[in-house]
Amino acid sequence: MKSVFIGDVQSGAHDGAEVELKGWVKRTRGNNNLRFVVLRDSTGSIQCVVKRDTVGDEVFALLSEALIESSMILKGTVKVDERADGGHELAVLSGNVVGGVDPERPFPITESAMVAADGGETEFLLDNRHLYLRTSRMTTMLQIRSSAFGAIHGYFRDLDFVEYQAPNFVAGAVEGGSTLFEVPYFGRTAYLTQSWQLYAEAAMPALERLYTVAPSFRAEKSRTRRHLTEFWHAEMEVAWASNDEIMQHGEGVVRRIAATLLEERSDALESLGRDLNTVERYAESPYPRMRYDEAVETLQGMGVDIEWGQDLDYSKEKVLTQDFDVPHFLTHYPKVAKPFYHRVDPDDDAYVLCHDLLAPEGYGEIIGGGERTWSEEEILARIDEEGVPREPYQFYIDTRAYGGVPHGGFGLGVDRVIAWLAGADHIREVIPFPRDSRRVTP
RNA sequence: GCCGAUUUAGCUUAGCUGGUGGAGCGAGGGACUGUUAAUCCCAAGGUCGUGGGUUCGAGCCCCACAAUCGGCGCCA
Repeated sequence: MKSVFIGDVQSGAHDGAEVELKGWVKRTRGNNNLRFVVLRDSTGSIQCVVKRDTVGDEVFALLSEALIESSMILKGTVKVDERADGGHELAVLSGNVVGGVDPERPFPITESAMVAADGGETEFLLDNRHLYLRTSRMTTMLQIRSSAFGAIHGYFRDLDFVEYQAPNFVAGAVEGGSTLFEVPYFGRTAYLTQSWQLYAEAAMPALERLYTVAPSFRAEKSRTRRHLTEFWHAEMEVAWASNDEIMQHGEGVVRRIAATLLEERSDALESLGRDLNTVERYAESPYPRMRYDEAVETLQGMGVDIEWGQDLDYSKEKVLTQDFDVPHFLTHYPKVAKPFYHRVDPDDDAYVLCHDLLAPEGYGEIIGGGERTWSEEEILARIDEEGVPREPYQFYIDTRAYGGVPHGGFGLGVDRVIAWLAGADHIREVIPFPRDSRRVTP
């Protein structure tokens, strides 16, 4: 007999049929002659009814004694029954336990632990992440995550971008040097990459339109709901592109992710308590653009203490975005607030041609991007101006010596986007094994 | 790096002015033929984060340390 998925049984595909289910015990209840085994697999869960009279004493005892998360194979008849959660149940004819659970070491994640975490996380659940993954909340998050990754690849591949991989061991920083992870490297020091960008720029003259989805590493001791030390970074780079064109792609890919989640995971979003109308707004509305100067004026008008030239930290972003109901781009930051690779605005050299995309609901910055400093002369001047050493960037400077062209790109924090669209309380909730400054286990 | 908080059974927690630490869930034993976090009965489970101090007496007061959580800076 071919085994079937529980999700298909619950959707009515096997009503009245005799089927085999393979899964794990979610919960059991019942009495000495009748047991209800709630079995789950990757597609859902179903109540399985085990009657002593039907299966015999031996099988009844075996199935009754199986603890939560025991794996088993059950054969039986699919019945439509109002009393069962999901509307279907399996009248068990026979079954066996594949992998049991020792009563001395029962599955540690109990209902009380889940309730106490209130949909979020506790230290206990983080310590037992390897087991927490199989609860419905985490499974749901991982399915949403998969769809988000698929949407990113889909967006870029539909537009004939080439997926391109950069090294993870690097010699220099992209962002501030203080956030680099040092790695011993055969007697030298290497670093874990903070961004694919510099290596993407090297391939830009070859591929013109390229993207990646890869981990980036930042040794930030940040203790916030928006930060991980290892996060998934979707980055893209386009030859001949302007800041505005790059923003169109940023808006395009974020809206594509939101639309894909609505299409593929609307039940999952709802089960997490996410309002689908909100996600729909993110999928369908255009994302307004606002210059840095305008943002500063707005904030000053609200009585926020900020001077021109200051970067917008999270406390300021939060005030600025509190009335936004869709993501907004912030463009044209002062040169003094941004690193050397941002291209100076030819119309006003106090600014750079860059953008940040700020998500609403307090989820912060989800994209940072813009045009790159592309002439050799300018990049050398900007590197020296900021007191950055030239040596680690020699390959980067070199790319500009042979037919440099205007170009740009962005980096998108995939985990942040997922946390935002799923309405998660913390970025940790949307990645299977979160890494932050205090946790590298399990 | 800075600020704030927490730490009591496997998990989640209560614990009064300092006077013999209670419960729910889980796990164990038992009852029950339609349960929905099933229910009912029984029994077990604690060096109260670690180390010091005050006191006749500390889960509670004081000091140090540790782990964890939340927020900020920084960023995606």
